[in-house]
Amino acid sequence: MLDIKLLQNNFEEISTKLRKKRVDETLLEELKEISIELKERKKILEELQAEQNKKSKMFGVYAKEGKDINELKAELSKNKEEIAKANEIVKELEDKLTKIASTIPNIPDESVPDGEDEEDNIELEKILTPPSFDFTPKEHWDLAESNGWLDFKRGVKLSKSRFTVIRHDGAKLARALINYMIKFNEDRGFKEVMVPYIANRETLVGTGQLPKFEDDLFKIEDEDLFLIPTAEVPLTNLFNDEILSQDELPIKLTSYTECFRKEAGSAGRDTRGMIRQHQFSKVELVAISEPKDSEKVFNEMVDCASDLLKSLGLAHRKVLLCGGDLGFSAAKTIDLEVWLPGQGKYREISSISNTFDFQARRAKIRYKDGKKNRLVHTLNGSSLAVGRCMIAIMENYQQRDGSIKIPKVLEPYM
RNA sequence: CGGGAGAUGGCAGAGCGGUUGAAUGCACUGGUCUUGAAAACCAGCGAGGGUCACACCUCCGGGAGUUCGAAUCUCCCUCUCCCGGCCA
Repeated sequence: MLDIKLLQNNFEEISTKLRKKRVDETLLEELKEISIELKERKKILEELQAEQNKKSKMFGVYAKEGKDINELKAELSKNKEEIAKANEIVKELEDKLTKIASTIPNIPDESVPDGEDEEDNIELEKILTPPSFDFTPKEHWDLAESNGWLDFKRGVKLSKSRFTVIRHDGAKLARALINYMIKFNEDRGFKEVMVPYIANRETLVGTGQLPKFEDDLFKIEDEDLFLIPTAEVPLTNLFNDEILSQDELPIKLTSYTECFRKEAGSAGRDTRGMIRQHQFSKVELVAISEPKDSEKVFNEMVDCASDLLKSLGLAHRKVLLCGGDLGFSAAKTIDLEVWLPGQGKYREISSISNTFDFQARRAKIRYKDGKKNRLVHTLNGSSLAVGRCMIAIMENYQQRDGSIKIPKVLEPYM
């Protein structure tokens, strides 16, 4: 959630920054006006309430002294009606305010470059050189089928398109990757957690998926529950409405979950193979930190994911997302894109974001700073998406005969 | 899914419809005492909004209602616990 006070006081600055995210400026203008009116109306209401409270207390005194209370009663009846009226106005304004405010994305950090879409993202660094082949490398769907690792047809039969069955050594590799990643993350101070895959509305609002992006989520029929689109949702909301003590920060967590996304709006993209699925495995990193440390923790997370790829021998690059490509909750995001020889392209395999206090404000996650309660910063990032990592291994470790070598570090986990 | 009990501050646990945002205990923080610690004693100690700071407003699971006044009364919802059914 946007800091409304910040918007009131620094309107020009905030709206300029939000232009990077293509936020309708009239909406911001409206938000500001509502918030100012709300403040005034609230003051009126509170004054009426104060009077009501004060005079109501007199009843006890009057009763003791045996005084007549009828006049007082009539006065308060009237006041009560005014309170009801004032209250209605305030509630209406509050509703409007939260409705608008909850759909406004986070403000991009200063370091975020201007830009429309992924074309304008900035490559920060290349790690490892892509392997060369003395034959034409295949795409992962060919390799997966010839090795019997993936069964696309039967996945569709069981559910629908964008669902896949993973088999044999493919399934083993997936499990190995999960265990390897978690171990890797634990060695860097991230504690493992297992969480529910189904979350309620409040939880999804806390991290920003709701109310705006309900169409992207699988909803449980007749329940106000949703399948999680990422472990970020339950992990961050572990601390929903909590006040953490300073010395337990930063909290660093890692978790393997399945993720579920409707992929509404991506019709026709990556329909072949396993790049874009409705269900996929992912090992996630989440951190809760003091504001002053979040940049440092952010870099740790980027390094953690990048070093993990490096340890698997996978060439990749770090990309700083431009304003137009930033997600709703993110103030700053670095993507890791892995080299896929079959496609001859770098493709996203990890995305690490710092949301600053945006999610913390929504989810009411605070910490005690001396006597004051302050909002924490929340960060999240894929350790790696398991499916895409498998694709990368298939394509990068393919042999002339179509077989696939397993990276050395994974052998103990197979 | 059926039957019963309950939901109050970090925890435990009081609370007659009237100056109760809430007794008490524990925990915690500061102080006195002590060589130091413990004990004892004194003081402070929920959250959100508001204010330069006060004042003031809201919050006793959530929502609606009765009342001049609700933690206390009524209705609905949610959750928790116990018993039974089902089950990894």
